[in-house]
Amino acid sequence: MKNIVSINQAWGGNADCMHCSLRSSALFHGLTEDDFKQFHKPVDQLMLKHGQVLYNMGDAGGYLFTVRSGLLKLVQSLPDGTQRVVRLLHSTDVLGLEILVGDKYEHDVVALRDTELCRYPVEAVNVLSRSNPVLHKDLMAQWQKALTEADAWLTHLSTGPAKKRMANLLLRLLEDEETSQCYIFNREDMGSILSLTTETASRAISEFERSGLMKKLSHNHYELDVAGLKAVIAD
Amino acid sequence: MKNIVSINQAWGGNADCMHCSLRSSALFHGLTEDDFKQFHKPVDQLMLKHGQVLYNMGDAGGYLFTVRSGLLKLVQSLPDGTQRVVRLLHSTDVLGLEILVGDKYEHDVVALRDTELCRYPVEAVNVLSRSNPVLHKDLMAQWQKALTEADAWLTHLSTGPAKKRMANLLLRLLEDEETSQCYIFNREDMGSILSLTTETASRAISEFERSGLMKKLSHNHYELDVAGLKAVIAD
DNA sequence: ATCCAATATTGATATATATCAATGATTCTA
DNA sequence: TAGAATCATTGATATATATCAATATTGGAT
Repeated sequence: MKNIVSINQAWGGNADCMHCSLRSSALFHGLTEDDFKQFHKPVDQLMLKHGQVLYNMGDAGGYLFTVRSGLLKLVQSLPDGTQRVVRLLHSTDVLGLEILVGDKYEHDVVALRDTELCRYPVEAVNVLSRSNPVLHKDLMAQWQKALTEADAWLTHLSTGPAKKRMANLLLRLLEDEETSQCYIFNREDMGSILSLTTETASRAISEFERSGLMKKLSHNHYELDVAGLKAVIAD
Repeated sequence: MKNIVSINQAWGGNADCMHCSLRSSALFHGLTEDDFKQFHKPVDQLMLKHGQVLYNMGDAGGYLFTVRSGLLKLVQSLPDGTQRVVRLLHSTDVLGLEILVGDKYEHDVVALRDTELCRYPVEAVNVLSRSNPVLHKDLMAQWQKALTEADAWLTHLSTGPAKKRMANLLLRLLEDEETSQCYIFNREDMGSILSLTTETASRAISEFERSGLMKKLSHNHYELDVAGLKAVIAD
């Protein structure tokens, strides 16, 4: 179960699931060595560079993925060509679940940063999910996580004035509670997440900077005034 | 497996799952008579009147539900007290899935019309989902359905100008393709679905009526100009 | 049938965001 | 390192929606 895979300019590494550093939090932590032997296709590890596409909506796909590191956006396109980011995925998130019950991916997936993924053949996951109760429950938990996240986007990121939405987004992007630091991305993507124009997203961030609610550390890297941003939301 | 249940003023009827009229499209169509015998608590049938609450966010719950008839709204409350409708559920939809992986319901659920439901003890569903591959797959399909729906709300009902959103909502409320008829509900709820004020929702509907895109048949019952509404969306 | 309470509609105005346009900053490339 | 291209910021204005307020309509109760 080792392989090297290339997607466009992406390169892949070896996937040794039993000794995966993410295993305790990953989708397959409930599988035994025997279970892994049931994978008749290899589990591959992929790397995407910032901006690269993993798959497009409507693609027929035979794989599920978990994010090892980095950040991806799930995008849905509207008939008029505008795009809406419906979810962000980061370490330990699973994507492509829809392929367990259908045959096509439902989003465009694009890397917002350099991103590492593991890729699993869907047939193996389907078989194992029937025999392994832990995986079965983990899959349900992943589905529920995605659903909870989608609901949160509706209530927190798509409702209310621009600055509240932006404050909610920034707090979600916090890397860890300790440092109050976060990495953001370009204004167009932030607007597409919040259903705002690029300019309105830019103005919100500029005003936060001017009022000291966020301090620039380096490109796209900021320190947040967490309490202050929470006050913006509560106001 | 028969019981009569009362929720507030709701009354319940008998649940005979093997001979359920919805069985072919319901969650449990893959279960055998033996499977049903594993339900150690009864499957109950509930009726909610318009406006009644099924459960609240944070309630500890031991049940999953399927909608037999009627319409329910799933509501999330924001810290500031405003409410957002995140999904509508109608015949054959399943709710309370989150209870399979957690112990609390994640929404308020309120009947928008008189509604009939079946109620299933979660332990039985959990046990059967491990032994019955059809149910196992159906659960995943229901989860994916909810997720697809949540994504569609983000892209079609929370993005773009008020009239486009309203047109999208109306077309979703079409009862069947033939008649072009739909039942709508009060402007506050429609606004809460679309993240608009009551007044803006009202204005959109008034303008659709004036321009002949919808014709009132009776209270909350309209005939839609489907092509015209699609043109509003495409425009 | 009549009245009442709730809901819907409509108008006037304020406010927020989109749009259009110009400038400034940053990253990438040669 | 300079120049080009991309991206971010800012300003001016237009537009859409929210807000506040008044009136009309409706469904339900008596």
